[in-house]
Amino acid sequence: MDELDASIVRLLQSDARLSNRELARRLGVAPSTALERVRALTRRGVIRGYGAHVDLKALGRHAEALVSVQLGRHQRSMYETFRETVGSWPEVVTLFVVSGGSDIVLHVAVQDVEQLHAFLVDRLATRPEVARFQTSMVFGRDHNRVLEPLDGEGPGA
Amino acid sequence: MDELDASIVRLLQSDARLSNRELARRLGVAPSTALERVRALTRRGVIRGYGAHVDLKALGRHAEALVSVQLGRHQRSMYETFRETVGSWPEVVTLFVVSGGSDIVLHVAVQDVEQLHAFLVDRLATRPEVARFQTSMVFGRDHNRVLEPLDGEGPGA
DNA sequence: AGTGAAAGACATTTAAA
DNA sequence: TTTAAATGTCTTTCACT
Repeated sequence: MDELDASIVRLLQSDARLSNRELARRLGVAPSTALERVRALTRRGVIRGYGAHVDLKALGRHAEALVSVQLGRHQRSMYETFRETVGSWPEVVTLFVVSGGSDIVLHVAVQDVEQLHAFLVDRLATRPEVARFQTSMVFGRDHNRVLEPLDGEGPGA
Repeated sequence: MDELDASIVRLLQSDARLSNRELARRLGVAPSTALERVRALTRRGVIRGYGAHVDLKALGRHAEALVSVQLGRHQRSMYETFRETVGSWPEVVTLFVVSGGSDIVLHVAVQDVEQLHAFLVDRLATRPEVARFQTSMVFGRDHNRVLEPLDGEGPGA
């Protein structure tokens, strides 16, 4: 992960559709070099994929919430089932596995407040693993879509 | 937002680097049609950009947390300053503006637990707007990177 | 709104340093 | 690892439906 790799990762985070030619031009290297670097980063799992960022409201999702969930005392396998099931529900944008006051935090985005209530009552509350949950409405959200590498001890690492 | 648009949005969320030709082939339309649809979706703000998904650990970020922040009684302008400043700190992946027990929830990702503590004590706690905060370690995370449109009343909307 | 053909731009491979 | 050249594919425009 040298400076060239760091630049590639930065540029592709901010625009995944950059042509390889343009990427190479901005890096000051040959296109084939850029191509090989991108492939290596992908092979090493640094770059995990490319996605379009879509406006949630344009998808008809006008209500967002963070839901802190406490699970009951169950076996690990039940936690994993919960995570896999709930994490792939279409209403769930992100599922966080956390410690502290809660076990799971869900970021959900649905059509409106009514649908949010329906989600909480009909879908979440009926899961046998759920003991309690607490909901915070989300009124705004800022994503840092370009994340820089953080080094342990200076730029030499 | 007809079914063709919905398919485009789905396909580009799952792979932003799909060639326009391949996109058109999967949609069953001509490349020029696919191109115009994608441009219209971009113009209308449905597609907001394209990004590479990068492994946080590959960026040297091995510790993640959700930090619930309560702000003091300040003017709106100070809240906005806080949001803009903190939301663009490199440690912050996402900033949520919420209601309920807290005013702000931060998803932060840093090198290790030591750096997390330093972030909380040296950077967050020293902000004048911050009254209290509470930290939950994040041990796992599942993103739903392909979000479908949710319709109010059936597929006809 | 959708299409097909044409021109130019591009990705990708290869051989070599 | 990086490069330049070459091939085949792709994006994009435009006249037409």
